[in-house]
Amino acid sequence: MLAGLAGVAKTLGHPQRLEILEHLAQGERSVEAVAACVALSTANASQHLRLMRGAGLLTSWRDGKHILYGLSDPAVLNALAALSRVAERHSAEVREVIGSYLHVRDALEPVTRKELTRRLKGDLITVLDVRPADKYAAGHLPKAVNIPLRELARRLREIPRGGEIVAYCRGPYRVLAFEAVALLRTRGFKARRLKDGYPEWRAAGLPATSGTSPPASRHIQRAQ
Amino acid sequence: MLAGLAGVAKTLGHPQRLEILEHLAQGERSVEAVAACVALSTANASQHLRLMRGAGLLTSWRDGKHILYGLSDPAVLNALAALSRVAERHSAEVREVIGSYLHVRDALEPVTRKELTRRLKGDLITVLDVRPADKYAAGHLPKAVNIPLRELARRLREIPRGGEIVAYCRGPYRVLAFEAVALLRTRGFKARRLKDGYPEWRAAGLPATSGTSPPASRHIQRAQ
DNA sequence: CAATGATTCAATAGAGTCATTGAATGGAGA
DNA sequence: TCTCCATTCAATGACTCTATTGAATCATTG
Repeated sequence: MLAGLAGVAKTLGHPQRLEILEHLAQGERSVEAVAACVALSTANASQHLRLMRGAGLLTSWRDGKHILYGLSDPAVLNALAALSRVAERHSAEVREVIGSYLHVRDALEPVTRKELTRRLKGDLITVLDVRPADKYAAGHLPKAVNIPLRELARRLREIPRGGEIVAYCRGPYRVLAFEAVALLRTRGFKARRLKDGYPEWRAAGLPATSGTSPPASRHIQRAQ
Repeated sequence: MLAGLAGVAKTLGHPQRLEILEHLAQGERSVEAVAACVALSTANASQHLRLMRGAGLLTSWRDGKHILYGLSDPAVLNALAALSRVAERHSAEVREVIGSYLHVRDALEPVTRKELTRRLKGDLITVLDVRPADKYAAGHLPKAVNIPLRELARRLREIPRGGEIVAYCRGPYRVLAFEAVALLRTRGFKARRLKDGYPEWRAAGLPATSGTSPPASRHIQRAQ
């Protein structure tokens, strides 16, 4: 039952076979032609082709002194498309995570001070301070909860799902908030970072609070 | 590029991983729960789960002291469905071919002695004796050509295309003639089997010949 | 802060897969 | 009927994947 399905999948699990399939999707080819297309030895191409024929992906027939292979069914292309959609989305996530660490960090659309101020009044939003506890105690955004970045992974349950999270750290080009957002997103949270850090917030004359974070805080501070 | 796609496919190429996916499609589970569902050791289940998470099929998060795994994306189910459609259609074909070998053999419409006698007088027909050469020498149907089953595949060229072929062997429920007919049909011949075997033919008092087969016979004996 | 226990890591043996080589097959064309 | 050659087969070594074991990790829980 599942073995047959796994067999088909396993047959697709080889880059060169996929390449062959792409070529055959454009029309039937002889073994030799396929081998030339994908730069394989004839014997090797023959083996791949026969394997795929055995899995029901291809059919073959003779034409003169050549044996032509072709897709056995349009459903094969559907399966390929479905797989590539999964792979694509996954690799997009990978790119996003990797990128958020290295390259495209600003593509994560930071939240501006102004926007945060506005949303703090109405929306369901969690403000996350990822600085060390002492910095937090010295002063932080109103209603912010403090979870230093190093502890974030193990304290995710303290963060409410469903709402959006805005993370901030020391300044506009610091990495802590980036890392936090990347981590939270991989865990399924809706997270963004504050465009600037705490110093900028203070410099803008916006309200701030001081004091320690609620101990072993299971009580999330949440706007509204 | 294709490597990522192949990676996803390869990850799906294991029956137990597919089984795990089916379970997770019904809801998130902890590693232990998955292991119990599919009868695996915890460590082994953990490895499979992590592999699939790495391929982008699953996501995981902590809940209390358990780590829950779940499908990362509905597209995963689409891909599974597409694959199973391919596998299903293929297995249907396989069933049909296998069936002609094993189950539905009598659907191959055997030729009766009477019918063969009649057609030997007029039709373009080839009588094929697939018994070993010594049996053939001891006595065979008139105008029959002897090609033992084991040699049939490599001696197909000796059989004329265009006409119908009637194969027989030792008795009504012997497999040699079945196999011969199945083989000939896959190669594009019109082939049927004699309902009974040679003994029954003799017992019915019908004509028979004896002597060895024409050596390296390229001369096909053919009625009419 | 220590104990607990779920999960993961590490290492291993065994099985399976891949690509290459050289030889065999068997159908087509003359 | 004979020859040619596209394709397949067979066998090998390198490599990867799988399952098992036991130990390590790490977050929760009290």
